Amino acid sequence: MAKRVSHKDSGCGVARPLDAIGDRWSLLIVRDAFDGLRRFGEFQKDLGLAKNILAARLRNLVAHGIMDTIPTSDGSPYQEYVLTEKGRGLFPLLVALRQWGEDFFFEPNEAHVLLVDRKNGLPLRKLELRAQDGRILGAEDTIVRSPPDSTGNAWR
Amino acid sequence: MAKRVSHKDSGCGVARPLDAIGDRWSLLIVRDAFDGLRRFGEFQKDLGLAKNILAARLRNLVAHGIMDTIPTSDGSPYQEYVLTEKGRGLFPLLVALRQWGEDFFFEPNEAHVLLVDRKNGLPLRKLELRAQDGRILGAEDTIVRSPPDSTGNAWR
DNA sequence: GCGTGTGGTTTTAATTTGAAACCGGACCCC
DNA sequence: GGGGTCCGGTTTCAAATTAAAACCACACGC
Repeated sequence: MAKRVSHKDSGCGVARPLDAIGDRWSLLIVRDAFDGLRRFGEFQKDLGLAKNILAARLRNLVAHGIMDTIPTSDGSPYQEYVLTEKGRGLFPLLVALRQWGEDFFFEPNEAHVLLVDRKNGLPLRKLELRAQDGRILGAEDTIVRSPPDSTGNAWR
Repeated sequence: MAKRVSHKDSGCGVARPLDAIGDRWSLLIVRDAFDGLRRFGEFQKDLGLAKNILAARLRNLVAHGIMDTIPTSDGSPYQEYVLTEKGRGLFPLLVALRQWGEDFFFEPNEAHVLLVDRKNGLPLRKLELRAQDGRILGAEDTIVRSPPDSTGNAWR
Protein backbone atom coordinates (compact mmCIF):
# COMPACT_ATOMS: atom_id res chain seq x y z
CA MET A 1 0.00 0.00 0.00
CA ALA A 2 2.75 2.40 0.88
CA LYS A 3 3.83 3.98 -2.35
CA ARG A 4 7.55 3.70 -2.73
CA VAL A 5 10.03 5.46 -4.90
CA SER A 6 11.34 3.13 -7.49
CA HIS A 7 14.32 4.83 -9.00
CA LYS A 8 17.94 4.70 -8.07
CA ASP A 9 17.95 8.03 -6.39
CA SER A 10 15.59 7.07 -3.65
CA GLY A 11 17.94 8.13 -0.91
CA CYS A 12 18.41 11.66 -2.11
CA GLY A 13 17.20 14.63 -0.15
CA VAL A 14 15.12 15.72 -3.10
CA ALA A 15 13.58 12.41 -4.07
CA ARG A 16 12.28 11.34 -0.69
CA PRO A 17 10.20 14.45 -0.12
CA LEU A 18 8.78 14.16 -3.60
CA ASP A 19 7.52 10.77 -2.65
CA ALA A 20 5.42 12.39 0.05
CA ILE A 21 4.18 15.52 -1.67
CA GLY A 22 5.12 15.13 -5.32
CA ASP A 23 1.68 14.96 -6.78
CA ARG A 24 -0.74 17.51 -8.09
CA TRP A 25 -2.82 17.90 -4.94
CA SER A 26 -0.82 17.47 -1.79
CA LEU A 27 0.86 20.85 -1.82
CA LEU A 28 -2.42 22.57 -2.53
CA ILE A 29 -3.93 20.84 0.45
CA VAL A 30 -1.01 21.91 2.58
CA ARG A 31 -1.35 25.46 1.35
CA ASP A 32 -5.02 25.42 2.25
CA ALA A 33 -4.08 24.15 5.67
CA PHE A 34 -1.75 27.11 6.08
CA ASP A 35 -4.67 29.29 5.12
CA GLY A 36 -6.56 27.88 8.06
CA LEU A 37 -8.69 25.19 6.44
CA ARG A 38 -9.13 22.14 8.60
CA ARG A 39 -12.21 20.22 7.60
CA PHE A 40 -12.61 17.61 4.90
CA GLY A 41 -15.44 19.53 3.35
CA GLU A 42 -13.49 22.77 3.36
CA PHE A 43 -10.64 21.26 1.40
CA GLN A 44 -12.99 19.56 -0.96
CA LYS A 45 -14.95 22.69 -1.64
CA ASP A 46 -11.93 24.88 -2.09
CA LEU A 47 -9.99 22.54 -4.34
CA GLY A 48 -12.88 20.95 -6.14
CA LEU A 49 -11.31 17.53 -6.27
CA ALA A 50 -13.11 14.22 -5.95
CA LYS A 51 -13.77 13.08 -2.43
CA ASN A 52 -12.07 9.76 -2.85
CA ILE A 53 -8.81 11.27 -3.91
CA LEU A 54 -8.99 13.93 -1.24
CA ALA A 55 -9.44 11.15 1.28
CA ALA A 56 -6.48 9.30 -0.23
CA ARG A 57 -4.29 12.40 -0.16
CA LEU A 58 -5.18 13.26 3.40
CA ARG A 59 -4.48 9.68 4.40
CA ASN A 60 -1.13 9.90 2.70
CA LEU A 61 -0.26 13.21 4.31
CA VAL A 62 -1.17 11.85 7.71
CA ALA A 63 0.80 8.67 7.03
CA HIS A 64 3.83 10.79 6.21
CA GLY A 65 3.46 12.82 9.35
CA ILE A 66 2.73 16.01 7.49
CA MET A 67 -0.77 16.39 8.82
CA ASP A 68 -2.55 14.99 11.79
CA THR A 69 -6.15 14.38 12.67
CA ILE A 70 -7.56 15.83 15.83
CA PRO A 71 -11.06 15.89 17.28
CA THR A 72 -12.94 19.03 16.44
CA SER A 73 -12.97 21.84 18.90
CA ASP A 74 -16.58 22.80 18.26
CA GLY A 75 -18.15 19.58 19.33
CA SER A 76 -19.11 18.36 15.89
CA PRO A 77 -18.68 14.64 15.58
CA TYR A 78 -15.95 14.71 12.96
CA GLN A 79 -12.24 15.27 12.97
CA GLU A 80 -10.04 18.06 11.73
CA TYR A 81 -6.85 17.91 9.75
CA VAL A 82 -4.00 20.09 10.94
CA LEU A 83 -0.39 20.50 9.97
CA THR A 84 2.24 18.90 12.09
CA GLU A 85 5.62 20.41 12.76
CA LYS A 86 6.86 18.60 9.68
CA GLY A 87 4.00 20.00 7.66
CA ARG A 88 4.64 23.52 8.86
CA GLY A 89 8.21 23.00 7.72
CA LEU A 90 6.88 23.14 4.19
CA PHE A 91 6.19 26.82 4.37
CA PRO A 92 9.45 27.98 2.78
CA LEU A 93 8.89 25.55 -0.04
CA LEU A 94 5.44 26.92 -0.59
CA VAL A 95 6.82 30.42 -0.63
CA ALA A 96 9.48 29.40 -3.12
CA LEU A 97 6.85 27.84 -5.32
CA ARG A 98 4.67 30.89 -5.10
CA GLN A 99 7.47 33.32 -5.82
CA TRP A 100 8.55 31.31 -8.80
CA GLY A 101 4.98 31.28 -9.99
CA GLU A 102 4.66 35.00 -9.55
CA ASP A 103 7.87 35.62 -11.43
CA PHE A 104 7.28 33.40 -14.39
CA PHE A 105 3.63 32.55 -14.74
CA PHE A 106 2.02 35.92 -14.73
CA GLU A 107 2.24 38.83 -17.09
CA PRO A 108 3.91 41.80 -15.46
CA ASN A 109 0.61 43.61 -15.19
CA GLU A 110 -1.53 40.59 -14.49
CA ALA A 111 -3.28 40.73 -11.17
CA HIS A 112 -2.74 37.85 -8.79
CA VAL A 113 -2.87 37.10 -5.11
CA LEU A 114 0.16 38.07 -3.16
CA LEU A 115 1.65 36.69 0.01
CA VAL A 116 2.25 39.67 2.24
CA ASP A 117 3.58 40.59 5.61
CA ARG A 118 0.62 40.51 7.95
CA LYS A 119 1.96 43.44 9.88
CA ASN A 120 2.24 45.99 7.12
CA GLY A 121 0.78 44.38 4.03
CA LEU A 122 3.99 44.55 2.06
CA PRO A 123 5.05 41.59 -0.06
CA LEU A 124 7.76 39.37 1.30
CA ARG A 125 11.33 39.72 0.27
CA LYS A 126 12.46 37.32 -2.40
CA LEU A 127 13.98 34.19 -0.92
CA GLU A 128 17.72 34.21 -1.13
CA LEU A 129 20.28 31.50 -0.71
CA ARG A 130 23.08 32.29 1.62
CA ALA A 131 26.30 30.70 2.65
CA GLN A 132 27.09 30.20 6.32
CA ASP A 133 28.93 33.50 6.32
CA GLY A 134 25.99 35.30 4.77
CA ARG A 135 27.16 35.64 1.17
CA ILE A 136 24.32 35.35 -1.28
CA LEU A 137 24.75 32.30 -3.48
CA GLY A 138 23.44 31.24 -6.84
CA ALA A 139 23.03 27.74 -8.14
CA GLU A 140 26.48 27.85 -9.68
CA ASP A 141 28.05 28.57 -6.31
CA THR A 142 26.86 25.33 -4.83
CA ILE A 143 27.61 21.69 -5.25
CA VAL A 144 26.17 18.51 -3.86
CA ARG A 145 28.53 16.61 -1.70
CA SER A 146 28.41 12.99 -0.67
CA PRO A 147 28.63 12.28 3.02
CA PRO A 148 31.81 10.76 4.52
CA ASP A 149 30.16 7.45 3.69
CA SER A 150 30.39 5.01 6.52
CA THR A 151 28.10 2.59 4.75
CA GLY A 152 30.08 1.86 1.67
CA ASN A 153 27.71 3.16 -0.93
CA ALA A 154 27.40 6.74 -1.98
CA TRP A 155 24.30 8.52 -3.02
CA ARG A 156 24.61 11.26 -5.49
CA MET B 1 -2.84 17.60 -25.32
CA ALA B 2 -1.82 20.45 -23.12
CA LYS B 3 -2.60 19.35 -19.62
CA ARG B 4 -4.65 21.95 -17.90
CA VAL B 5 -5.49 22.56 -14.31
CA SER B 6 -9.06 21.77 -13.69
CA HIS B 7 -9.86 23.08 -10.26
CA LYS B 8 -11.16 26.41 -9.16
CA ASP B 9 -7.86 27.67 -7.97
CA SER B 10 -6.19 27.63 -11.33
CA GLY B 11 -5.21 31.26 -11.18
CA CYS B 12 -3.33 31.01 -7.94
CA GLY B 13 0.41 31.52 -7.72
CA VAL B 14 0.77 28.07 -6.26
CA ALA B 15 -1.49 26.13 -8.57
CA ARG B 16 -0.10 27.29 -11.89
CA PRO B 17 3.45 26.23 -11.18
CA LEU B 18 2.23 22.87 -9.98
CA ASP B 19 0.68 22.39 -13.35
CA ALA B 20 4.12 22.64 -14.89
CA ILE B 21 6.23 20.71 -12.40
CA GLY B 22 3.80 19.04 -10.05
CA ASP B 23 4.55 15.46 -10.92
CA ARG B 24 6.92 12.88 -9.62
CA TRP B 25 9.69 13.39 -12.18
CA SER B 26 9.93 16.93 -13.41
CA LEU B 27 11.71 18.34 -10.40
CA LEU B 28 14.16 15.48 -10.39
CA ILE B 29 14.96 16.19 -14.01
CA VAL B 30 15.45 19.85 -13.20
CA ARG B 31 17.69 18.95 -10.31
CA ASP B 32 19.77 16.76 -12.59
CA ALA B 33 20.00 19.63 -15.00
CA PHE B 34 21.36 21.81 -12.22
CA ASP B 35 23.88 19.07 -11.59
CA GLY B 36 25.08 19.46 -15.14
CA LEU B 37 23.24 16.69 -16.93
CA ARG B 38 22.16 17.61 -20.42
CA ARG B 39 21.61 14.54 -22.53
CA PHE B 40 18.55 12.35 -22.81
CA GLY B 41 20.55 9.29 -21.94
CA GLU B 42 22.12 10.93 -18.92
CA PHE B 43 18.76 11.75 -17.42
CA GLN B 44 17.42 8.35 -18.26
CA LYS B 45 20.33 6.56 -16.71
CA ASP B 46 20.40 8.67 -13.59
CA LEU B 47 16.71 8.59 -12.88
CA GLY B 48 15.95 5.14 -14.19
CA LEU B 49 12.59 6.09 -15.61
CA ALA B 50 11.05 4.77 -18.79
CA LYS B 51 12.19 6.48 -21.93
CA ASN B 52 8.73 7.38 -23.10
CA ILE B 53 7.87 9.21 -19.96
CA LEU B 54 11.23 10.93 -19.88
CA ALA B 55 10.54 12.10 -23.41
CA ALA B 56 7.10 13.28 -22.33
CA ARG B 57 8.46 15.12 -19.32
CA LEU B 58 11.19 16.81 -21.29
CA ARG B 59 8.66 17.82 -23.89
CA ASN B 60 6.50 19.26 -21.17
CA LEU B 61 9.37 21.13 -19.56
CA VAL B 62 10.37 22.58 -22.90
CA ALA B 63 6.76 23.49 -23.65
CA HIS B 64 6.58 25.35 -20.34
CA GLY B 65 9.78 27.21 -21.07
CA ILE B 66 11.62 25.60 -18.21
CA MET B 67 14.14 23.81 -20.39
CA ASP B 68 15.29 24.33 -23.91
CA THR B 69 16.88 22.13 -26.51
CA ILE B 70 20.11 23.18 -28.12
CA PRO B 71 22.44 21.47 -30.58
CA THR B 72 25.25 19.64 -28.90
CA SER B 73 28.55 21.35 -28.50
CA ASP B 74 30.62 18.26 -29.23
CA GLY B 75 29.39 17.62 -32.73
CA SER B 76 27.29 14.61 -31.91
CA PRO B 77 24.12 14.52 -33.97
CA TYR B 78 21.73 14.90 -31.05
CA GLN B 79 20.47 17.74 -28.95
CA GLU B 80 20.98 18.75 -25.38
CA TYR B 81 18.48 19.88 -22.79
CA VAL B 82 19.40 22.92 -20.76
CA LEU B 83 17.61 25.04 -18.21
CA THR B 84 16.21 28.35 -19.30
CA GLU B 85 16.13 31.41 -17.11
CA LYS B 86 12.75 30.27 -15.89
CA GLY B 87 14.15 26.86 -15.12
CA ARG B 88 17.08 28.29 -13.22
CA GLY B 89 14.54 30.23 -11.21
CA LEU B 90 13.56 26.93 -9.65
CA PHE B 91 16.75 26.69 -7.67
CA PRO B 92 15.40 28.18 -4.45
CA LEU B 93 12.48 25.81 -4.63
CA LEU B 94 14.82 22.90 -5.04
CA VAL B 95 16.83 24.08 -2.07
CA ALA B 96 13.68 24.43 -0.01
CA LEU B 97 12.65 20.93 -0.95
CA ARG B 98 16.06 19.57 -0.13
CA GLN B 99 16.29 21.33 3.21
CA TRP B 100 12.87 20.11 4.17
CA GLY B 101 13.90 16.63 3.16
CA GLU B 102 17.08 16.84 5.18
CA ASP B 103 15.21 18.09 8.21
CA PHE B 104 12.41 15.60 8.25
CA PHE B 105 13.24 12.56 6.18
CA PHE B 106 16.52 11.50 7.63
CA GLU B 107 17.51 10.28 11.04
CA PRO B 108 19.80 12.73 12.79
CA ASN B 109 22.77 10.49 12.26
CA GLU B 110 21.78 9.19 8.87
CA ALA B 111 24.24 10.01 6.14
CA HIS B 112 22.93 11.86 3.11
CA VAL B 113 24.16 14.12 0.39
CA LEU B 114 24.44 17.74 1.28
CA LEU B 115 24.21 20.87 -0.79
CA VAL B 116 27.26 22.90 0.09
CA ASP B 117 28.94 26.15 -0.69
CA ARG B 118 31.31 25.43 -3.53
CA LYS B 119 33.84 27.84 -2.14
CA ASN B 120 34.36 26.37 1.29
CA GLY B 121 32.35 23.17 1.39
CA LEU B 122 30.10 24.33 4.19
CA PRO B 123 26.39 23.61 4.03
CA LEU B 124 24.10 26.46 3.05
CA ARG B 125 22.26 28.49 5.58
CA LYS B 126 18.68 27.50 6.14
CA LEU B 127 16.32 29.46 3.93
CA GLU B 128 14.53 32.16 5.84
CA LEU B 129 11.52 34.26 5.03
CA ARG B 130 11.97 37.93 5.48
CA ALA B 131 9.78 40.98 5.35
CA GLN B 132 10.77 43.92 3.22
CA ASP B 133 12.45 45.47 6.23
CA GLY B 134 14.40 42.33 6.95
CA ARG B 135 12.45 40.88 9.85
CA ILE B 136 12.35 37.11 9.77
CA LEU B 137 8.81 35.87 9.31
CA GLY B 138 7.00 32.65 10.01
CA ALA B 139 3.92 31.33 8.29
CA GLU B 140 1.72 32.94 10.92
CA ASP B 141 3.15 36.36 10.13
CA THR B 142 1.92 36.28 6.58
CA ILE B 143 -1.37 36.41 4.80
CA VAL B 144 -2.45 36.07 1.21
CA ARG B 145 -3.94 39.20 -0.20
CA SER B 146 -6.14 39.59 -3.22
CA PRO B 147 -5.05 42.14 -5.76
CA PRO B 148 -6.90 45.46 -6.12
CA ASP B 149 -9.09 43.53 -8.51
CA SER B 150 -9.83 45.46 -11.65
CA THR B 151 -11.51 42.46 -13.21
CA GLY B 152 -14.36 41.93 -10.84
CA ASN B 153 -13.52 38.49 -9.57
CA ALA B 154 -11.13 37.73 -6.79
CA TRP B 155 -8.85 34.78 -6.48
CA ARG B 156 -8.06 33.49 -3.09
C1' DG C 1 26.82 -4.36 -45.45
C1' DC C 2 26.69 -5.14 -40.40
C1' DG C 3 26.81 -4.22 -35.67
C1' DT C 4 26.52 -0.58 -32.12
C1' DG C 5 25.19 3.57 -29.47
C1' DT C 6 21.91 7.16 -28.97
C1' DG C 7 17.42 9.06 -28.90
C1' DG C 8 13.49 8.48 -29.31
C1' DT C 9 8.12 6.35 -30.73
C1' DT C 10 4.69 2.65 -30.53
C1' DT C 11 2.34 -0.85 -28.34
C1' DT C 12 0.38 -2.88 -24.60
C1' DA C 13 -0.54 -3.70 -19.71
C1' DA C 14 -0.81 -1.97 -15.02
C1' DT C 15 -1.72 1.78 -12.00
C1' DT C 16 -3.81 6.01 -10.85
C1' DT C 17 -7.30 9.31 -11.22
C1' DG C 18 -11.83 11.07 -11.28
C1' DA C 19 -17.03 11.24 -11.32
C1' DA C 20 -20.73 9.53 -9.39
C1' DA C 21 -23.28 6.53 -6.61
C1' DC C 22 -23.67 4.68 -2.29
C1' DC C 23 -23.36 4.37 2.83
C1' DG C 24 -23.67 5.40 7.81
C1' DG C 25 -23.75 8.16 11.83
C1' DA C 26 -25.34 12.42 14.03
C1' DC C 27 -28.60 15.77 14.29
C1' DC C 28 -33.15 17.94 13.46
C1' DC C 29 -38.03 18.06 13.13
C1' DC C 30 -42.21 16.45 13.93
C1' DG D 1 -39.97 6.54 16.16
C1' DG D 2 -39.79 7.99 11.25
C1' DG D 3 -38.26 10.75 7.78
C1' DG D 4 -34.90 14.21 5.99
C1' DT D 5 -30.47 16.47 5.81
C1' DC D 6 -25.55 17.38 6.44
C1' DC D 7 -21.03 15.60 6.77
C1' DG D 8 -17.40 12.52 5.84
C1' DG D 9 -16.20 9.35 3.84
C1' DT D 10 -15.99 4.29 0.75
C1' DT D 11 -17.17 1.73 -3.37
C1' DT D 12 -17.74 1.20 -8.15
C1' DC D 13 -16.50 1.77 -12.56
C1' DA D 14 -14.71 4.34 -16.64
C1' DA D 15 -11.07 7.17 -18.34
C1' DA D 16 -6.53 8.92 -18.28
C1' DT D 17 -1.82 8.36 -17.03
C1' DT D 18 2.30 5.77 -16.29
C1' DA D 19 5.36 2.16 -17.05
C1' DA D 20 7.85 -1.70 -19.42
C1' DA D 21 9.21 -3.42 -23.39
C1' DA D 22 9.53 -3.80 -28.14
C1' DC D 23 10.47 -1.42 -32.08
C1' DC D 24 12.52 2.09 -35.21
C1' DA D 25 15.76 5.52 -37.32
C1' DC D 26 19.90 7.73 -37.88
C1' DA D 27 24.90 8.23 -37.57
C1' DC D 28 29.05 6.07 -37.04
C1' DG D 29 32.90 2.58 -37.17
C1' DC D 30 34.66 -1.13 -39.53
